[in-house]
Amino acid sequence: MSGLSAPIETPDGVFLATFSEHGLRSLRFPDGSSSGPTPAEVSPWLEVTAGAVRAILAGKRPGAFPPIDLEGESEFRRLVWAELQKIPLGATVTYAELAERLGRKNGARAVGGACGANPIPVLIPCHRVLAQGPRGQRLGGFSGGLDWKIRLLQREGVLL
DNA sequence: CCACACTATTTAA
DNA sequence: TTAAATAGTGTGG
Repeated sequence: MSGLSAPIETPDGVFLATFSEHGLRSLRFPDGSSSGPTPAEVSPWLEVTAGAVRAILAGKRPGAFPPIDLEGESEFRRLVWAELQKIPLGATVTYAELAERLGRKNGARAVGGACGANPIPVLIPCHRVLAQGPRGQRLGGFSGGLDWKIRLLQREGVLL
């Protein structure tokens, strides 16, 4: 399997998307490098993916999503990510809430692990998951850097 | 076996 | 009252 990679240019930098023949496999935050060489072969889902990414970055609801390829991932993680995609724009949940929805009442930590392993940030909105503090919610962590988590939440109109 | 993007609970100060 | 230890969870190193 070769896997097609392609840059996605946005006002926030150049994201890098990787596709398999089944769908979007991964999405990486801008690493500072420029847009790079245009691949000879382009995935048919590139435009849809780019559109969705730009929409979310702008705090708008994406019109359409590309198919997503989660092959090779554990059951639990797929459940978590599926649940994440149900969270509407601008809404947030806590790790504990998510765990409970999956029937893992005490699995908040495991949920955190799944979020950290999320190969497709932004589209699978791991940034909308916050930690439960003694009083209200805390930010928690983010694999792409907390800056991104904050920026994404602010674009969606979420206050802390 | 240990370490985590967690948290409710318990035990000490 | 507030702070620190602990237990419970799924995965990966």
